[in-house]
Amino acid sequence: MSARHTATPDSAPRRLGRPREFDEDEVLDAALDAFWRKGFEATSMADLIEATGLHKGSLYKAFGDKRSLFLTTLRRYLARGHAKIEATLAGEPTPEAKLDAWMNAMLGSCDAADNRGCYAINVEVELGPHDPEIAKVVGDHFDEVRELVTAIIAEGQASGVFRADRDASDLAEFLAVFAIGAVTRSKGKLEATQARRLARSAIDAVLA
Amino acid sequence: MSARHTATPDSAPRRLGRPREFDEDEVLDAALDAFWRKGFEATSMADLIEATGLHKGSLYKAFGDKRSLFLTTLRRYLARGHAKIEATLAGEPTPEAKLDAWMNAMLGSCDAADNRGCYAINVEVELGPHDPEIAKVVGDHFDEVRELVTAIIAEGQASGVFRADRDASDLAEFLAVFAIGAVTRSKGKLEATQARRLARSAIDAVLA
DNA sequence: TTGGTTGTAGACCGATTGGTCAACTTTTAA
DNA sequence: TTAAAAGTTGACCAATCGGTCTACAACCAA
Repeated sequence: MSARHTATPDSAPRRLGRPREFDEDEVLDAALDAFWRKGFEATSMADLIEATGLHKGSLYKAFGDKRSLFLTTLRRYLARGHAKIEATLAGEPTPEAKLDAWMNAMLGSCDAADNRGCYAINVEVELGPHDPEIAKVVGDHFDEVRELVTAIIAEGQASGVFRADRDASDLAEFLAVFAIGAVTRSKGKLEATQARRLARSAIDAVLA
Repeated sequence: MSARHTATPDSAPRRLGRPREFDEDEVLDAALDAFWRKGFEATSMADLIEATGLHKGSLYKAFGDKRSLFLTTLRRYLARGHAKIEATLAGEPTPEAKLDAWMNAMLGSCDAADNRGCYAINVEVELGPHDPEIAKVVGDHFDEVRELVTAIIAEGQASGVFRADRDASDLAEFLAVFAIGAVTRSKGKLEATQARRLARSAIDAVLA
């Protein structure tokens, strides 16, 4: 409607009031890290305050209550995972290479030194059955990933490098199930090197 | 040392003092059910009191603190699982049939109407990375199961029905990883029927 | 009958939980 | 210069947490 009074471009979107003294990205990463290591229930607000360095009031004003902060970290993790997968796939030329690269990226969660596994899986296991909203967030993410993999497999089926006697979506789900199992098992005794060795068998089962 | 004064045989091991008014098996099953549904942290003593019908004093006197009761339910679940596997395998004649039966038994956790999954996996995911004692209990169980499966596969390799170009222990771990992934995924959208269909692909990958 | 032992019942405890709030500070807009 | 807006700080809150303890009841052996 009315014109701006100043000639200042939108490049500096200074907000009203006192500016924040913290970096939102750093704080969210710290909170994500805390939730990832200990889970939702076992992470107290005191833990989050210590992890982020913020005071209680600032945390609540900026991110709402514990569950809201948790959901923010969850969406953040899933968005990063999605971006990482897209970037990984974009760098590979063939369906076989894409599949290998995707599986290798999935198994990256097996490398964590503290056995923290995959945040999304941890959340699904802890909260999925009780919390429909969280279950939907994680479930939709898994659906997206599986569709990406399904497309890769369908492409490979068309070119004859992947077996065509089974649905592409079933083969994608098969590989996803394997990856989820490997990451879950890596929270215990499964070593990343063995996980990657077993992954070869899983992918071999998809080849024509 | 000293001889018994009464001629009563050991058949009736009446204990000293006031007898318990509850059935220990029922109470442990109720506690197991509560922990299984909600996880360790999210299950409060109030939940356990409601689930078992016992009063606080009785619960603590009979089973110790929350963690101790939890460990008792965990060992109970694992012992039952082990017994179920042994019984399942005993009824099958060939290595192929044993493997099918084992996998089918594993995927029984996918059938739970409330998506509660497998107690052992849930516990490993929630507590494994932080609690060495619990991690060992669950880890040892997985080791035992994997050894059973390894023996089956080695037998099948010897008779030529399973592929021999990979270690039996790797093939066993491969199948275990798949089963764990399927059960984990069943806490979300994976249906039991699809899980069993995918399991065919997993077992096919082991056949010669 | 009495003393020892175990189980039941529930009041009670300090600590911790997630969450709110008021006083104060720092910024921008008028 | 002043008012509104947003952020910071930490005291404060009721509720819940896991756990203890005392009074009492029910059983056995002596």
